[in-house]
Amino acid sequence: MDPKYKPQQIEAKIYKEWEDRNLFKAVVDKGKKPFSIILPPPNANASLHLGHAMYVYEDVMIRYHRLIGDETLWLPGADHAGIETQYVFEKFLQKQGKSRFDYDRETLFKKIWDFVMENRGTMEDQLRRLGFSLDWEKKKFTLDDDIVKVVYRTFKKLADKNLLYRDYKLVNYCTRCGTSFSDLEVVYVEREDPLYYMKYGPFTIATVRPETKFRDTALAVNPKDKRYKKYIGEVIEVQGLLGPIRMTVIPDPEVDPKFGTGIMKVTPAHDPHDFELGKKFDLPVTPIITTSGKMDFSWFLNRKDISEKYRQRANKYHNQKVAVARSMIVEDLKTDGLLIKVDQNYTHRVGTCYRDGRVIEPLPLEQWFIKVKPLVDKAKKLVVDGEIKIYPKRFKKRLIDILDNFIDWNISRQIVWGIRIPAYRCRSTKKWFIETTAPKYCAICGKDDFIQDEDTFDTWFSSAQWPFAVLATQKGNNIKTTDYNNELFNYYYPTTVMETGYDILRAWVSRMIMIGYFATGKPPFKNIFLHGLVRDRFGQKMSKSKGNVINPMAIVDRYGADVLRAALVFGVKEGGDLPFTEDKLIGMRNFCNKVWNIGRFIDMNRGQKTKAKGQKLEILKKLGKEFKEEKKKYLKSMDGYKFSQAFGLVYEFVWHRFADYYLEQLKDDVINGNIKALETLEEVFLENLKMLHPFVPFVTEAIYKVFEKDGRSILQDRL
RNA sequence: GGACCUAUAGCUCAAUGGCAGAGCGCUUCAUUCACAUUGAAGAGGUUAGAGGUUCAAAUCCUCUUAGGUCCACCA
Repeated sequence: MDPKYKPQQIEAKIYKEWEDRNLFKAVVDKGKKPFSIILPPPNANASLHLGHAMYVYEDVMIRYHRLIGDETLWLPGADHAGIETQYVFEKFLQKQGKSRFDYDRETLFKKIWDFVMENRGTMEDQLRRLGFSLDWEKKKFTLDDDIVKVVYRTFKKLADKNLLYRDYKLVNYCTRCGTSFSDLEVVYVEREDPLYYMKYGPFTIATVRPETKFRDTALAVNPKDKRYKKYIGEVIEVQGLLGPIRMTVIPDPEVDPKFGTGIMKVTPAHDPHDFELGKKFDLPVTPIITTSGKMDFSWFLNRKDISEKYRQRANKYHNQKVAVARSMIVEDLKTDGLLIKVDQNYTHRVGTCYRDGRVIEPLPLEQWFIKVKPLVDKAKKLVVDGEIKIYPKRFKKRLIDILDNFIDWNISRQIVWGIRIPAYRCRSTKKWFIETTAPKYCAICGKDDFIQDEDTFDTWFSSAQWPFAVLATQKGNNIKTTDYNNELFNYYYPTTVMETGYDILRAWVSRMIMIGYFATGKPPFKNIFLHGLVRDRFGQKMSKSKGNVINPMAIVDRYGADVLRAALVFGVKEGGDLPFTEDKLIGMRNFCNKVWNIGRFIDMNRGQKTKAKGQKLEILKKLGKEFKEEKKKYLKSMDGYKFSQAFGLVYEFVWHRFADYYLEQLKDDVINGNIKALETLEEVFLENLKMLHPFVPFVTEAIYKVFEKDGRSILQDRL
């Protein structure tokens, strides 16, 4: 053995051996307890970031359960990551001077598919380099045909159970991305915008969006506001830039009398609150902004009774981008004497696209929505009753809170890269029908005159089905059955643990519970284990814009996977964020080297067969006793999901008790050929190697190989 | 506005009612012995502050201060 542990020379080789010998392969063994984890599928198209290395906690669990004799399954996969990937691809197109509009739907999809397939291997190789004991034979992709079938079935089932509806509602629309988003994907940012006070008939109103005023359909006041009470129910005529408009004054307790002038203009087509108000008072929804983010005055220009002045104005605004039109309109308001004052320092929060930071435009669109109430109720019951347990416990409250506040889920996305929604519209009746396989005839009228919805599913809609979908679609499984009844599925589902970052509790975990239970009648997992976020050494979140991102592969190159893994576990509180420092890496490197050298010392002295002298039986007994206690504590910590504690325990024992004390005490004896002492040390050491194995698999396997002459892997041994 | 988290050694963090600890850094010493990516010894703490419960509190409760996160949402 080398005096130094050199991970670069052995890691790849060891991983290949594990794979070649099928040591990660999961089977159905009724004599054993199943233990299963589905890997949260990384984006197929992107490299891993440091956060992905946190999946080490899953590997720790899987390897530990294998060591204590369970039958384990860790199933890998890849996510098509809808808008994320399409966005990256569009940037790639941009570099070639092209855009998504240069291709038809099929070509664009095919191009993104090829792009993704080219990059997909990178992510998978990186998972291997981290030493993850994934069952690669079973890997799945969210766009695999059979996964798509499962997703279609769930969609149909939602429709059959009346949990799906199509509605004309305000959605969060990004005019650059060209798609709507669910409300979870809107990022609110604080901004300073001018607040315009404009004359509105007998009133003055304050607004940041003067450009939508043309399609206001009412004015709202607080019913308790004495100033305006008398106007409620009256129809007011307002002189606008395009002539007079008539609108009713309606009561709305949400209006803050202290804001602006206490009067709010109501634009149902472009404001979520106004939209709801509009519903209540039966106001028309009259859009003036298109999905490409431009003003649309065609409703006005089509009129015949308008004066030339107004026509010119409308023509000027028509087809302009919102921001451009706004300044034109403000100018014209000044000209007409309708602008009273401007508050330049008004701060408010604006919804932006989480993807590219553009302002989200609330637009009325027809979309598919899931009625979440019944799903949420079931999910909540599973969590409250403890059928699904959460570690750390404090997230239970958070999850229940999330479930309590879910609103109906918009699952339609107007992008190409995704699973196309299997909904079809009859051309003659305009009615919709849903089929899980491409229909030949219209389910409404029986003719073949129908068209498929152009939209694709929200990525999270397919991700929400991941745990049962990947098990239902394994080779040899018949997914046509309606109850997902097959051997592998029955054995491993519900999966044992869902391990992921707490930051996607809402977007993913809660939805998996809702949809998983709905589709299978069982929770998708029995336990949730949440890890924290990796931060930089100043405690800052890592992000590309801050330039503080760390490439996990660079760490693996320099220190080896074990060191990276250990650094992400050692001294970390469960579910807590952790700063990532070079010091920690050095400490873990030193530890790996220490373990290596303990092995080296024992190995060097194994050949000696001289007879025992100077036996220190009491010390050996003490060592045995201390080890027994250590192991007991270790097992307890591991079973209680206290992985960091367990690792720390072994770290302390191996280095500061075993090496610093026992080995030092027995060193002379061992060198002089005390076989009994050597044997005891070897025995305790090998047990500790196994206990360390889940955390630092490579170095422990490398040492184990030196001692296991028949070529068994440490993975084949039991704790 | 609602909820949650954090505050412990110089720095980064553990410690789940029972002797306040680790890593890195610092001081002194030892040794080239499996490991200098080493070993031994040591300095460094009123556990943010105040009050309470308890035989016993970093830990449980209340309040205060400071920092952070998530959600709701501002026409």
